[in-house]
Amino acid sequence: MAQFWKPGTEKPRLVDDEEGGVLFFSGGFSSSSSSSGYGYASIEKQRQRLPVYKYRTAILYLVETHATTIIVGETGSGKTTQIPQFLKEAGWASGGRLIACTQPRRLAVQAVASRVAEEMGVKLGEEVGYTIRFEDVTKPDVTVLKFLTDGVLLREMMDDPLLTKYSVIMVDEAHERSISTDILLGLLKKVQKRRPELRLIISSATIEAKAMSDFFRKRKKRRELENEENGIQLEPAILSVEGRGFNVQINYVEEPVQDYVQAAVSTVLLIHEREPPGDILVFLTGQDDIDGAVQLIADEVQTSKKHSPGLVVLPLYSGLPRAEQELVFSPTPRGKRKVIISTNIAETSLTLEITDVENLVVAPISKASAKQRAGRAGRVRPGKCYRLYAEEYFLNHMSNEAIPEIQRSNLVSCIIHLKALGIDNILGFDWPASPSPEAMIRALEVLYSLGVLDDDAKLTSPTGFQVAEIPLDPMISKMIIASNQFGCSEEIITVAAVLSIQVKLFALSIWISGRGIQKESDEAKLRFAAAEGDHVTFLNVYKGFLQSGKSSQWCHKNYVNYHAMRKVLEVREQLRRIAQRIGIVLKSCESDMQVVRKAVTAGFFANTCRLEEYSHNGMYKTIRGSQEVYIHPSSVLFRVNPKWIIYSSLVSTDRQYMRNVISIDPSWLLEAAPHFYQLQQSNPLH
DNA sequence: GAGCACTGC
Repeated sequence: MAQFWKPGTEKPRLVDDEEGGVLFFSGGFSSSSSSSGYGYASIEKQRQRLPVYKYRTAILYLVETHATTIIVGETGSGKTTQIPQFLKEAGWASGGRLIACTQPRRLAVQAVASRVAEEMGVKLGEEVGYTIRFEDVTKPDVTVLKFLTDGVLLREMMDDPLLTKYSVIMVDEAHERSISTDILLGLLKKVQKRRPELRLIISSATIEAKAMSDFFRKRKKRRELENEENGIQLEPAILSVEGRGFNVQINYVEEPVQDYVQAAVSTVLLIHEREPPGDILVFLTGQDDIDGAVQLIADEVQTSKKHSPGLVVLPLYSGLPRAEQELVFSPTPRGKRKVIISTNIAETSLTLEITDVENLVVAPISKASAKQRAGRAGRVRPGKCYRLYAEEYFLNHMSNEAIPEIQRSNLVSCIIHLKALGIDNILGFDWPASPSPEAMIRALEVLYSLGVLDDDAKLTSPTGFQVAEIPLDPMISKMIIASNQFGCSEEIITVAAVLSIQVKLFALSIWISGRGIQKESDEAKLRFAAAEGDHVTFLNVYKGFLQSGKSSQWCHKNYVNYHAMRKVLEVREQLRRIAQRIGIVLKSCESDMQVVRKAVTAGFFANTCRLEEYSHNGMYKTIRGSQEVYIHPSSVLFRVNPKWIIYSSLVSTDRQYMRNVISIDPSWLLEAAPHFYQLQQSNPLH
């Protein structure tokens, strides 16, 4: 067996940080190599080669002696797969306790869990398991290492607010600052006060470590001081673990560039001319610029002989058909140089298996993001990065990190979540990054108008508790609950599933779109278009999909996104189960679309708009706030312009566009939300 | 007549 630090033995060598109290590990802590069992020798060898391995003793020491340990590590250090195993080996999973490791993404949860199961030589779902939405691969009383999304852990807190079965919770990728990670961190800090024996490990990129440490550093109250005497430090420890990335040489332009597309193209050609073989990855802002740059390079290659025939230029953005996206993964032909011109889809989502990527960055992103992009060039060997802005700009004008999601999003879902967990004082909640009080008050108002919160800002019964049970935007949840009284729950659950998969912009639209197939896809859409609006159109598509036997050919023929429809089926199935659990009777209204529209109104009444009289360009005004809005051209009601409509989301580009629009009768509003519309006397509902 | 990215419950 390998040797671990154990309480009571001599403590590892650690150095105090000059900033006071924060511990930094000094490095060089190679644990005395010891023989492991022959059976797992090769896996054990692989594990020992990971950079994190030599910090094993230090990590276990810090976790033993500190309530919170912050691990700073680059990708490739092995922290995600190894630390949970170290903890288990050191006994943190004994006596029926569990070790949890959270990830922001489902895919990562599955990948890490199966890797760890493999390393430990156990079957996935036994000792090592994972839980993500729709999938629980754990076994009670057997699973001791549990990987899960942070969203799932938040849901678990609704049943067990103190997370009593866990001895250690590792929050991985905390620097990504997703909403659920931020809520989780805020709640875990609270849990720690009630459960001093609980240990937290926060894994974060360098740039965020100090902020995390400040967040978890807390005032020492009397009871906490007693714990300190018991040997648990409340001051968070910080440990840096090096990664395995390669060096990336950074170049800046000397003067700001005028036309960055042109500058990117020139840089590509210059690299091609002067640099040794190696592929190039270019980041531009959007589809138009990318298509433009691809064209410019093609033109240049045609007119100037010196660049041909060496360049293979490939665009990459989400709107591109899947087959064309996949071209970027194909190996570069011998003697050629691949140039991928991409949106920031290539920043994190994809791992490009290409050799020696050169990389250029444009647009005012954060320093953290610039670093991430540069890192793409150093995955397999040293690389170079050309930034099309001056170093002075990088140093003095770019923000350190992107604004945390929680400070730029709608807080409605998040507040209801906290309410359901019994956090009454929302305004006083201790966030790693506080949203503005205005945003929180706005969200509280929406929840009040939905009848989810009462006059004392407490969850109403049953509506408030029912809405909290449904893992969707509260407006959608309210619509589902209302469908019960209208006898159209089957239809509304379908609508809810469609709305919830196409969160923002075009990501997972049920329609296939893109260049070149515009006309065909528009015509296909007309076959399903309903005069009532997009929601009813969705029902027509869903019906057709079911009648085809859920066929992918049918989807292909009708320009419907098969992948999105599978997702709709999955979400729909979960929603049906939840609906039944909270007492909603599953019932179809057959062809009565008026009740469907009434149910939509019950959830989305706050998004009502009226067509401006004498408007020639389809201008609407919102009833709440008189904001100028237009129907999005992707809607079936575009240019139809009914007088009264409700939208389910707003996209702002050059104008405010309403996506997913349905026509309504204004008299339904008083029925759906009398308290809301009684106050709107300046907007007569006729 | 419009689309930078898309996670999670």
